[in-house]
Amino acid sequence: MMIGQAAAATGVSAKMIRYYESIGLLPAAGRTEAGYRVYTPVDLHTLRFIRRARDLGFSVEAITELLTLWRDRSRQSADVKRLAEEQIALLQAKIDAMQSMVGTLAHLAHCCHGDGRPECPILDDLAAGKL
Amino acid sequence: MMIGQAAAATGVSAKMIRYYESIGLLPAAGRTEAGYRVYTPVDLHTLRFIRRARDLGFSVEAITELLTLWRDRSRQSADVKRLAEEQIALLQAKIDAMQSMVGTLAHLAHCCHGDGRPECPILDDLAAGKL
DNA sequence: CTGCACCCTCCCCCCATGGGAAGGTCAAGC
DNA sequence: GCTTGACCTTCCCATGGGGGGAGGGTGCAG
Repeated sequence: MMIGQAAAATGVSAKMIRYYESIGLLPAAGRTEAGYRVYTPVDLHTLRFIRRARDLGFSVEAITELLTLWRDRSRQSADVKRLAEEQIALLQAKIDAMQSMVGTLAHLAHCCHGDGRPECPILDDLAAGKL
Repeated sequence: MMIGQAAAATGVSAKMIRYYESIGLLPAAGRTEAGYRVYTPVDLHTLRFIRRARDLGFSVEAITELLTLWRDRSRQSADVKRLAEEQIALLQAKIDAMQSMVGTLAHLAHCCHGDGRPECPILDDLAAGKL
């Protein structure tokens, strides 16, 4: 299976497949005599694993650890759970920060008439230079 | 006022002040004979405006528009409000996506024993290759 | 044998930011 | 007057997780 089919079958673009290989996330794929990358069903399984982990927001670094654990039959599920909980904490921190921005913006937008006049509490807030 | 004092006074790093100038977000600062950038109180006010807008997650592109409106005394507050609401929508979309990830991860982590055994529903889910 | 679809590598772009090298400038202290 | 150290300058490189495209090779169908 060539890289194009592998990409279509896993939802990971050919560009990203090559990138993941270049950074060592994926083992180097086999090659035809002409130098084309060839993918086995095992490779596709790994790609789908990566794709799913990316969809859950895991960084490439975290996925490296997840893959290692996945391949390690004597792994401890506590290690996997720890990674998942770290990821939850990471996401939650970003969510909280953004939620706080949304709260401020919603308040300011609520206070703004939003008509043809130039007076605008949103700009007033930005110009207030709060730190 | 030199760039270092301007940075300390506004919370925008000297690096970023130069960057904002290079991309046209800030008008080019005055220079001493030796080529050092010099900042006026008006420049500091603009920098604090940018800083506050960045803290609310606005992109540099959006800040360019906000600055233009700020300087335009005949602006319509509706334009500012629209920018704020677009920013809210942008943030909310990201929050929703991450909240969905957190939900999935929390469920998986809840199902995982997190002990010394290798069985792990988190890895099982990742390996399932759902699209 | 020609055309087309695919593959290869290599380089540049995004965004907003930090790090650091190599060199110029200025004021204080001796 | 000379050194020291803190500042400033420009320039290049790195991040993460990709996308776009150039220039060239490969393989198959008509």
